Amino acid sequence: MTIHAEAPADRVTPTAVEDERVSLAVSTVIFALRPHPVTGEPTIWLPLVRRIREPHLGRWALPGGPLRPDEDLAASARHTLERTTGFAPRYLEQLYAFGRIDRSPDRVVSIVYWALVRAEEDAHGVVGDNVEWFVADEVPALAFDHNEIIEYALTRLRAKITYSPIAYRFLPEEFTLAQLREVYEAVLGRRLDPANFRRQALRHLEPTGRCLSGRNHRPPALYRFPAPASPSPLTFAKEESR
Amino acid sequence: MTIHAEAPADRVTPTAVEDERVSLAVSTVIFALRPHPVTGEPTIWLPLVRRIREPHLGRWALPGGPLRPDEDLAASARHTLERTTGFAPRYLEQLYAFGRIDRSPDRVVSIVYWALVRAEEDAHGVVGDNVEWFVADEVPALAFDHNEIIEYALTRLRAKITYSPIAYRFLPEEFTLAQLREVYEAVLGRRLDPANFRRQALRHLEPTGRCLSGRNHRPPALYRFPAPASPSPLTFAKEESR
DNA sequence: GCAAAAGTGTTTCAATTACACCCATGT
DNA sequence: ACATGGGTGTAATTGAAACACTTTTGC
Repeated sequence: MTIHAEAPADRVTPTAVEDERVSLAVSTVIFALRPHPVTGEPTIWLPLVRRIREPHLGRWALPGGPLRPDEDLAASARHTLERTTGFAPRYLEQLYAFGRIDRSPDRVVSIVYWALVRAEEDAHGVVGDNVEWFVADEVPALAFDHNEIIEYALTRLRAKITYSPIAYRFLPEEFTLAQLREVYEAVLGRRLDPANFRRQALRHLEPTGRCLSGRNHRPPALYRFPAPASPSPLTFAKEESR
Repeated sequence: MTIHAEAPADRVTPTAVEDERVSLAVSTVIFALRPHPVTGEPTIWLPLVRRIREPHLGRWALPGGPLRPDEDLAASARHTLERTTGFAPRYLEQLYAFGRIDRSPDRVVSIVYWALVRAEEDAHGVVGDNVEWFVADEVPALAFDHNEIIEYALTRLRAKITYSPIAYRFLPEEFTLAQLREVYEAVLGRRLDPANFRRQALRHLEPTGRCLSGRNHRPPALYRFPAPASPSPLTFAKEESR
C-alpha cells in the first residue's frame, strides 16, 4: 500500500471478496510487418499464444504472464517478447492498464505494452506449437478483452506514426525511401505521394552513401535513421529504451 | 494469472521473494486552476495528502490507495478524487502505470490517473488537516517517485491541451474567451494573441447569448462547450466518461 | 526504346502568425 | 474623455497537397 492517507471505515471492509487480492499481469502487443498472404502487400502482423489452461483454455491470447516481484514492468514485457519472437524489441512503450472487474473470472489487472520488431526470417523459427502469427485485423475471437486491447494498440500505432519517427523500427538498419513509405502506407492504410513523402522524410534521415541496385529501374539511395545525440531529446511518451 | 501460455521452469521459481506478491495502488494527480499566491495570475494547483504511516511517514504524497478487488481502476480514482476535493472529476484519464522495483520498500505498482476539476470555492471546505493544495511547480520533495509522476502529468496536460479541447473543464459552465485563454496561458506558460485565439476557439464553442457585464470595459460574450452528439466522436485516448 | 520507379520543380491551398484598427463599457 | 479589454480585418509566412516532369536503371 503506497499512498493511502485516509481510510474511512466504510471503505476498508468491502462486501465479500475481502482476502482476495488483485493480481497483476503484463502482456505485450507485438507488431511486425510482413507481406499479406493474398495481396502480398506489407501488412501488420502480430504473434498470439494459445492458452494452455483455464479460463479460455485453447483460445488465442496476447503473450504475457504474471508480474514477478523482482522484475520491472518493461523488463517483463521484454521477456515475453524474447520468448515469443526471439528478438529484443526495436521499440517498446507502455500502452495502457486494463482493469475492468469483469475482464476475467478472477480479478486481474493487465499492464499492456506494445512493441515493434523487425520481420526478419529468423522470427519464424521461434514459432512453436503454441505461438502463431496473425494479420492484425484478421485475428479470431481471443481470450479475455484481448481483441479490444489489440484495437487500441493499433489506434495508438496509427496515431503515433504520424507525429513520431518510429516507422524505421520495422526496417533493417539501412532502407530505401520506398520501403519507409510502404511502412507508413501499411500502418495508415492509404497511399502516400512519393514526392511529398520524400521531402518530409529526408528531414529526419541521413544518407548512407550506398544504394540498392538489381531491380529494373533507377537504383534508390539507402538511408538510416540517425541515433539521437542526447539520451532522449524529448521524452514525450515514456518510451522504454534498451 | 491471465495470459500465461508458456512458463519455462527457470521463470516459475524466481530468486528469493517467491511468496511475496506485487500489490497494486491507484493514485490520482488532480489539477485545478487558482490565482497564484503572489502574482495573482491563474496557476495550476494540486492537492496532496500527508502520509500517516511508514514508509515516508509525514511526507506529502499523491492521494490514492490500494485497489479494492471489487472496484474498477477509474472508480478507484474517482473515489480518491471525491475524498480529496469533494467533487466529481470534470475530466479523468489514465496517466501511466509506475512499477519500478525500487520505487518503494515493498513492491507496489501504482496506476496513476490525472483529473481536472473546477476551482470552486467549496473545494477549500474539504481540505482537512492531512490535505493541502500546492502550486504545481512548487511542490516540496514528496514520498516515493511522486515528484516524477507529477512532472509527467504536467507534461501530458500541456501536450494534450494543444490538440484536445479539455481546457474548458477547468471552467464553469459558461465562460468568456478571456477566461478560456487564461487557462491556456496558465497551462502553456506563455501569452497568446487574443485575436488569433478567439478565431481558433470559436470553431469549437457555441454562444450562450448572454454576456458578462460589470467590468469597466466592453462586456464579453459568454460561451459554452457543446456536448458531443455521439457518445465519443473520437475515443482517442480512452478518456473515462462519467 | 520502353517500363518502372527514383528524384526534382512548381503551383495551389489552407492554416498560423503578427499586428493595425474599431467597438463598447465604467469611471 | 479616456482607459481597458472585446472584437474585426488583413497582409505575410509557412507547410501540406497535387501533379507535371526529368533521370536512371533492367529488359
